[in-house]
Amino acid sequence: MVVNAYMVDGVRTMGPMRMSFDERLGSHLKRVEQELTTAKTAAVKPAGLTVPQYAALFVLAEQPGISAAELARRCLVTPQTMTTILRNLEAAALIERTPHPLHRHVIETRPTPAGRKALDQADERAVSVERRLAAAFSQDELDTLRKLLARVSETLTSDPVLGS
Amino acid sequence: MVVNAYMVDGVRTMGPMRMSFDERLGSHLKRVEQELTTAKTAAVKPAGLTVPQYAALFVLAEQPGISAAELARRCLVTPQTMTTILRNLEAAALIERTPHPLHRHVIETRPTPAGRKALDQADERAVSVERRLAAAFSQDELDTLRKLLARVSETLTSDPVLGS
DNA sequence: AGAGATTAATCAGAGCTCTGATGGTCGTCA
DNA sequence: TGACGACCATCAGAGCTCTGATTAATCTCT
Repeated sequence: MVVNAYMVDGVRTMGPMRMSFDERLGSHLKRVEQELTTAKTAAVKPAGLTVPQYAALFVLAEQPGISAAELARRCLVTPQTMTTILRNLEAAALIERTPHPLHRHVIETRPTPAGRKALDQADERAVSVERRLAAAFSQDELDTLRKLLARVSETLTSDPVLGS
Repeated sequence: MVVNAYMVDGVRTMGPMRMSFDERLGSHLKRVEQELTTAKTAAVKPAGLTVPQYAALFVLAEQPGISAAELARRCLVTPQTMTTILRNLEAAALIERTPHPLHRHVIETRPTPAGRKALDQADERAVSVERRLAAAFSQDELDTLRKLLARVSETLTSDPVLGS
């Protein structure tokens, strides 16, 4: 237990009784996602990549020449965000961008050899994080967790009041 | 199924067989967390708040006078990030910051009446998101989900290779 | 062929988030 | 008392993320 020498105020004021953070599914999801991001960030960092850059390279390695818009959809980010990510990848010479031979307004993006190398390096460590994580659960538990998460997703995206 | 009129390249190149995104727990967690963030962002927006601002105000309402450092810990962000959030809240006159009477290097932060009002407004809608979400599950399922998420968290933070 | 819808790319701007670095304040202990 | 360590606050810089808006190319349908 940390005793904070500068603790300044423990007084509670009367007010509306709110739902505590701990009751909220969102808190737990946020914490877990953040911890996972931290672990993955550390995993891909030796390869000189960020997590979003790793995700983009991953998709690019399987589908070289894909458009930035399509890449954004696969990586679950907006096209504007993908533009930012690609700008940094291109500056690091990990991808190449060339106009599409037929559709002039489409730009094809491909990983460079250096990009593939960085991806391989990052992927090995990222997968090891996933494997260690999965090893903490039985197959049944993993299935259950996936199903429950899928239900959360459905609830959020189908409810007209909540999601899209 | 969306047919992309601009689909540019479906050719797959041979390469290392990687773990697919769908197999990765991280993908599911990321997607769900992102959807939840989207829903919460929409929920607190009418109150003129962002999700991090809402979280900060929430803690501040329960513990007015808390230091920025302590606030950062409760909100699971770094002190630097909290500085950014507080700067925006102060600019919007939703919080007040005054030097601590005893410890000159500590600054006490408190919500203004406008801040409390915005919080109340945001909280109502944020809680409704949580309630609708929870309503999609039985009590048993919620417990299971929480336990599984807790195990993910433990695995990530206790494993010396992964977390801290 | 032309109008309108759709898609791609990207700029602008705001906000959150991190790491790294700095300077100041306070408590502890030799 | 003075050195040291812990902690607070915050600047600097990089990167990701979103919404909103613009420009251009392509497709579809009349």
